Amino acid sequence: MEKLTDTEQRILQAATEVFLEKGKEGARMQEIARKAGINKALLHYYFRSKEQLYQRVFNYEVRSFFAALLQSVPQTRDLAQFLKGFIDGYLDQLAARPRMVRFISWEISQDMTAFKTILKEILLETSDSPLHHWITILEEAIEKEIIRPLNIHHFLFNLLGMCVYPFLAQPVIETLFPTIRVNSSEFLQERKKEIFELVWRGITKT
Amino acid sequence: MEKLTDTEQRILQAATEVFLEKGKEGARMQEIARKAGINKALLHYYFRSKEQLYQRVFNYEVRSFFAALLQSVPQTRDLAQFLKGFIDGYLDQLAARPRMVRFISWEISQDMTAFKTILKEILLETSDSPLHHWITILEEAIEKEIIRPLNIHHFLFNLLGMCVYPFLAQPVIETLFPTIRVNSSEFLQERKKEIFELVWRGITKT
DNA sequence: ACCAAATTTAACCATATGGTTAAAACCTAC
DNA sequence: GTAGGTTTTAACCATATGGTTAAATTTGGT
Repeated sequence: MEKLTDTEQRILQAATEVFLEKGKEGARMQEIARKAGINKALLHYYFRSKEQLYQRVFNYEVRSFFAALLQSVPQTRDLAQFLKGFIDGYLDQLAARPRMVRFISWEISQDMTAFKTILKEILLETSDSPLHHWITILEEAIEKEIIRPLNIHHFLFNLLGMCVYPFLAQPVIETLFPTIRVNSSEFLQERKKEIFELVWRGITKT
Repeated sequence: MEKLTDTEQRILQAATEVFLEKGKEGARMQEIARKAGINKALLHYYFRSKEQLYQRVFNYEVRSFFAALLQSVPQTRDLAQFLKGFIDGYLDQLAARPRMVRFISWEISQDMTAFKTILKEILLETSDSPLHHWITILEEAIEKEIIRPLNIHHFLFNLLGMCVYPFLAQPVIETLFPTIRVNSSEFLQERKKEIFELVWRGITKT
């Protein structure tokens, strides 16, 4: 872990904000400089080019996004606790970075190469225990007939979709239902409860 | 409905492809011209500026996206048929335009003004019967104790999230699970089945 | 065949933006 | 305080891109 000067940190902070908001193409070096309280040339002094600065930010953000996902997988062997813990944890992680889903979903589709490299690294670095735990705990629950048989992949996509949706559709939701504030803690609490209830009743044997 | 010349149609077709793929900022007039088989100046002859061309495309795409959503709401009063019909219909609509969710989710967050105007128009034009039907059919089912009490908004977000997710996370999914092809018809079929099962068991009274 | 209108093109322009450079300001150790 | 390195800045450059223009070509009616 290299140590960063104060200026470098301010630049990275500003760059992250701008890139997450506007994307790679939409971001302006000028704006990043302004936000960091320095001028444009200094940006190139520290980070040679927009490309390099972007890669740095992208790399870091993608890593922490997937780290957050993996960290949200609890250790419990109790399925109800496991699911509740995952939903709570992942939603909290998403709420802490409301723009991240949208950014990653858009930017990855623009250039898959960088993303693929990073993902491979992550899978090598991280012990795959969280993902493995996810699969085993569900397979086990099916075998023990605690839950009905289901496609584990699709179940994962279902869960992730429900968690992620409000952050992607925020403008639509808040325009259509003006009383809803997607980033409010009430909404987050409701969400946790409603997702868990649907999922739990949806998979347990009757 | 104004009639469009062949060239105008080719331009709009090309512009749609490029804008959906690259976004407003990332799109290049040059590329649109090339795809349409004409040169750059002709673009400006027909559609004064990039902004105007973009607005035209954005307007049309947003409208058809929400039209697709509303069209997917079936008329049935039978709840199971209603939900099954909606899931099937909406997933088919999404599969027909796999890039659209991502485009709209990204571009709307870039500039809400255009979107808000369009949405107001849509809500005025369209009889709100589909949305109204959605609410009444669910309230009725709760009242008749066919399903458990639930928050209708969150239930909608849950359903939409599950439908939409694969199209947003496509690169991630296909990298993580190389056997899955998000756009394949098998995957689509599985998806329809798994979403409905989860939802149906998740809301019906035991 | 011919004219006028519509269509198409190549060449050019203005501006925005990423990037460079050389000099000024600013530390810090002696 | 001053020499030497580091940090910061203003001014400038090159290129990409949106946009314009005037001329050429095609089209369609008579």
